[in-house]
Amino acid sequence: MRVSRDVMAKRHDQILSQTSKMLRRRGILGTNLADLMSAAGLTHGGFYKHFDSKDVLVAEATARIFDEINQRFEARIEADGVESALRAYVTDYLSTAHIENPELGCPLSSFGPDVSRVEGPVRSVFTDGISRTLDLVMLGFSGPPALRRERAIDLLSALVGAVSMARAVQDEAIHNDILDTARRRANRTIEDAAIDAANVASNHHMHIG
Amino acid sequence: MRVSRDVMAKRHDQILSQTSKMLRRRGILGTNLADLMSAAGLTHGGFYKHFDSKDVLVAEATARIFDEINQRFEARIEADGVESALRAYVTDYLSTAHIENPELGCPLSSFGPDVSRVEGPVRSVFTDGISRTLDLVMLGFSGPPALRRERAIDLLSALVGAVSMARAVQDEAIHNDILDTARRRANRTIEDAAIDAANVASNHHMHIG
DNA sequence: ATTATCTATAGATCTATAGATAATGC
DNA sequence: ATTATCTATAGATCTATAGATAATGC
Repeated sequence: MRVSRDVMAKRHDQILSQTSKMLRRRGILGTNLADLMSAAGLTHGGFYKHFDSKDVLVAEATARIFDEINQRFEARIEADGVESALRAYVTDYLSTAHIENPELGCPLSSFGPDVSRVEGPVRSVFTDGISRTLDLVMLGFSGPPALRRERAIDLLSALVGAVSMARAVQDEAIHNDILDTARRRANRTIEDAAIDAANVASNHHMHIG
Repeated sequence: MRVSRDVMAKRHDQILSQTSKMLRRRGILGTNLADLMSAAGLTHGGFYKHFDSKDVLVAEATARIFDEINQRFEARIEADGVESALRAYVTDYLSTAHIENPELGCPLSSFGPDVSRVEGPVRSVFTDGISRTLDLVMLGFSGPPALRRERAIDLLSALVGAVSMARAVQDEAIHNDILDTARRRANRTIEDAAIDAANVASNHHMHIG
């Protein structure tokens, strides 16, 4: 029942893809190899020809999650510019679709606490992913790097916290309250930063002129 | 080997206490009955004389966690007033002690995502706990209720997100960057709200006088 | 007589491995 | 000849239960 290298590569990819979804839907401990291989259309016995252990799989899948999210961000920057990309990132982050489909969303709000309980490759891959996401969010702001970084951390913290809370609460009124408030806050943060940038530019122009 | 009702009540309490810590340290799936009963100084066989199931235990322990946190907040309000209590809450939340000892801290940042994956009593108890925490944080702000609620949600989201991220990252520089930024932001939020309140009070006074 | 705890274990589930099978790739 | 997958299973672990034991409480 051996398959060609091509088919095997596709299956390897499929296992990683299913893992990247299951991790965000069920968490690290809730992700089990039997369900995973079944979702990939295989039996669990074949797993170890693809990965050395569950831990290695989780680390690789986590790297893929951050790669995909960051690449999506970069593509939007290319297409519409940094400000527009940041707005789209925030709108998507606080959307109902993101709340209801964690398997396609940000790993910070879906299994960040799981990662804080492990050591090794998973943890360092996650650290690197957060670092690169912060670098991208920074690009959406203008001004000196320290200020841009501060704004990026504040914005991302607010997004992660709001989605974590909104997903945990059952009460629809509180749920909507959290998301609506987070949307207003995020928009205000972005608008204020844009106004600051415009004022700095205009003052700078006066000094020159 | 039967024990007195008094001793049994103390052991029941001890099981709940250990669970409240283990939930925050290891998450729901990471909390197992054998380790739990062992931590409570008992063998695992006796568990079901105390609780009907793991699920019931988790729900009761979660209720206890929120009760303790909210009672601590209320006690500080009694002792030092609402503004001071809110400042202390924020300082504690973003402290190194809280980052390193999740088992004594806020359940939102330690196992909020775990809760979003379950239904039933655990979820509703968690929802109620968040609701009551928001009510307490609101007290720390002045102004119309809608504004106070908005500020409470914004502040709590920022705290939850910052601690989730800080715990997940391994890199010390990023870790400190996140916490320092969150501390500045939280203090600014509280200061700005206080200034707003003072201005409103002073304007109000002028109109009267 | 009742019952809280203990030891032991059932039954399910999880990661990982062993051996057979059949297709690939040299 | 090599090897990716399959079936089967080892060994560990988890929730939950059964039966024995000994102390409580009526």
